[in-house]
Amino acid sequence: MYSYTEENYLKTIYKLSEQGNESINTNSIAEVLQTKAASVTDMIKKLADKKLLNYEKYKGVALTEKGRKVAVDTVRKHRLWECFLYDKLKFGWDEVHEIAEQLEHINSELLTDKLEEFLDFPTHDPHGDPIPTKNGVIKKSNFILLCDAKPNQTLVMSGVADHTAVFLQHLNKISVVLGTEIQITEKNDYDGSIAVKLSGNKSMYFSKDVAKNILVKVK
Amino acid sequence: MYSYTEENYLKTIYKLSEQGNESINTNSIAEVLQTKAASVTDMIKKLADKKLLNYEKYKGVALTEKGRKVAVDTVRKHRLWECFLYDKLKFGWDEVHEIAEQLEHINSELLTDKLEEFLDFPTHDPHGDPIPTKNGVIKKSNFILLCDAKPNQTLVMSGVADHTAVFLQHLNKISVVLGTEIQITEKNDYDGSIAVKLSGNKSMYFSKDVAKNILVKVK
DNA sequence: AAATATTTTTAGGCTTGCCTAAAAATTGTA
DNA sequence: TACAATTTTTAGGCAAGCCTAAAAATATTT
Ligand SMILES: [Mn+2]
Ligand SMILES: [Mn+2]
Ligand SMILES: [Mn+2]
Ligand SMILES: [Mn+2]
Repeated sequence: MYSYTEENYLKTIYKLSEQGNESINTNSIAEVLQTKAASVTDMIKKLADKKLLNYEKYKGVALTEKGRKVAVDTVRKHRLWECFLYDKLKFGWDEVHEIAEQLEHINSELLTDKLEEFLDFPTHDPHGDPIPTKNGVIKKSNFILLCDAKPNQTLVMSGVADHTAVFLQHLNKISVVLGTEIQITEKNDYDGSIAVKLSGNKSMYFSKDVAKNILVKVK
Repeated sequence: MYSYTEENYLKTIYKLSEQGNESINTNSIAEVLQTKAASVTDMIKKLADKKLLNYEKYKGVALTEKGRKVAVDTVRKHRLWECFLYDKLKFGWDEVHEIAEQLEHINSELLTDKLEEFLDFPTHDPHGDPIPTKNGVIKKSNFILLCDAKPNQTLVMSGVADHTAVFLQHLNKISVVLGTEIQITEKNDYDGSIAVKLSGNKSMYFSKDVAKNILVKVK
């Protein structure tokens, strides 16, 4: 139906919209897609012709409902495939994204549905991101950053704000596993570092750089 | 590494070579790929430049070892994905090919290897076709056509010569399942039809059109 | 408000993979 | 062997997606 490239543009615009920005400008799309502004203008015109987004010269773009559907469906496929790679094929959470970038463009509604069933209808991908439903509903998580959480509450490590492989590999190194329950025991204003305790009297320390990229849920 | 289109050309040339033809001519490639001879000539030149095949004007083409590797690896991925779709996602054997045509172009050696392991190292796909090994070895099956088999031997239905969905759906309708053991009880020269018996005194009849497209192994 | 800097669009061009129409080579036939 | 039919290649062109360089519009300073 839509090309690999078109889906990537729509997904990028969708993600930029989710990050608060009302109208998306040419340069930010170019930056994410590692391409040039002139190329973005070309593609924007084509997507506008196909009613996938609204475009007014020099004013940026916004997805139409039709465009949002395509984008969310691509995100849905991406995250389901990440679950498959992680849960079934035992890839590390730092390895799944690149392969899912390819798999998300496989075009078969039946495949997506059967994959979802095979995976037992997962609600979140290996990075804690929510999986949109078949009808495009995406439950927004009430996660907060670990660096913003209060002491003396039971927190569940539930996601990451930084999806880069280097960050995820660092989390592997310091043995961070999503789903782990923690309580903040100490917050250091000086360097922003945080000490937490886990079940079984174990403790961990997070630098500010790490704490600001871990998402937790208050239990 | 190689484009979707390049892989499809190489796979097509490989399959035509397997069907006995020593040197592959332009028109037969065009027919399989549903494209025009002029387009094939264009692509052939590019593939020859990349040393994936040997080409002499007006003399047809033959894959180089390098080209054969790419083709066989694509076939390997195709058949592994068919196993996944059939065994794990419970697709019918008439549904898997189209989706595997897309999945075979996913580019990740690690993915292919992990998929193979997840599937428990299958040797044959749902249609009875052998799965090439990682190093490109493909065991050629000693299957014969049911219409050529002799009576009073135990035969195992092991594959199909016709891969079209209509044929496979017809086999579903008459309850043909690969792996079933049969013995020919009657061969009718008049219309080429064949009667067989199964375990438990059940019997089946195959028209010539069906019998000439079922592959059996002599037990 | 004018000048300057930044962003966006336009113009023109490239590659890949496809097409049609015409030319060239090969194959089949009289 | 000469003519006809078929196959293959060449020539020229198109759409998708990308590029650089230049022009136009918008935003920011002074
Ligand atoms: Mn991802
Ligand atoms: Mn993810
Ligand atoms: Mn197939
Ligand atoms: Mn098959």
